[in-house]
Amino acid sequence: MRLTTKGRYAVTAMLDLALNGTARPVSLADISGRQDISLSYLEQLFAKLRRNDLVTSVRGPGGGYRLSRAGDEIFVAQIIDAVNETVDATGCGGTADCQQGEVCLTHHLWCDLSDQIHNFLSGISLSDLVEKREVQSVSARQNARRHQSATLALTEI
Amino acid sequence: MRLTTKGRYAVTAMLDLALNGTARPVSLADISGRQDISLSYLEQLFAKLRRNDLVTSVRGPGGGYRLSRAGDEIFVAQIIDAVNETVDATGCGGTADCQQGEVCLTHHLWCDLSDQIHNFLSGISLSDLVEKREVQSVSARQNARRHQSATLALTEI
DNA sequence: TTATAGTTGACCAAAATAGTTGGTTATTGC
DNA sequence: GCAATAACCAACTATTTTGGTCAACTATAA
Repeated sequence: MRLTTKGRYAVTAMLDLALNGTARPVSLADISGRQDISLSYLEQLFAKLRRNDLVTSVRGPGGGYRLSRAGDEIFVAQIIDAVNETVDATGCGGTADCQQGEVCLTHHLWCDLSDQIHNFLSGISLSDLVEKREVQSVSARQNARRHQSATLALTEI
Repeated sequence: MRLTTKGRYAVTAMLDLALNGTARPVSLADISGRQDISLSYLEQLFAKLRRNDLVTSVRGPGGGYRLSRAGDEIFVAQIIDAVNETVDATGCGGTADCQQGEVCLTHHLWCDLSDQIHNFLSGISLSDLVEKREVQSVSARQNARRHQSATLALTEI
């Protein structure tokens, strides 16, 4: 699980699709204009998104991309995994070249954490993010409950 | 909030410290040997960790690094922020060059998500990860409760 | 049949990541 | 005091990723 600007671009573009793609397909040129991402870079990203069945394409005039399914069935983790594509064995893939006890130990702990982040993002859909638009200015309560809820999630998962 | 191998190295090294640094300071050479991270790269990472008051150093023979405070007071988000160091305005820093409504919209949604990930990792301490070692093979229940708890965390925060 | 828009692949520059080399300084034990 | 240890520091190199360009396609609607 990696989290870079590449993934951010992909999520942003998919959010744009979710917001603007209800009636007709959205062209990459439109997304490029609205989100200020270069057209050719979007092409690369959408090739991967399409290979991962997150979007469908329509060629020709009036064509573009649509979400392959409803926004509440597309999760942030799927988008990020699609464009990163290195399913990445985090060094040694569990089976591989772990030397001795101590190595595998911290290594295993990191995998745990990585899984938790992945699970967290697997629970956030495009629809969740779009709906969040309506909820405004709750940042004060955010800080107050931050530590409590995060710890809760850790032990609950 | 970025999540790359650099941050993983830092968290792994700090976990190593938490596990092995109870009695005496731990040298970077030891960590390098156990975790298979190059010594000079560790030096760069620990320079940043020290500048951010996450570790203290002891020079000379028998020297090395210690956690600057108890493991339950050091959080994963702090470690990752320390080594990434680009506090990064995620394109436009809220104030900056957002053009029109639509741009700021998805941009804002991404910032929300980024904050949530940060909050999530701000709630996980080194101690949490070390203690997790004792909890084994709960992966079956994990999958069953995944979506439920992640959604909970999203709305609760 | 022409303009639109996706599809593919080769290529490139800049940045970040990862590691190297070669020192210096502080501290400990002999 | 003197060696050994290990943090500290800076410059330099190699590799990978990021972000982008270009050119040549193919499908399709008007």
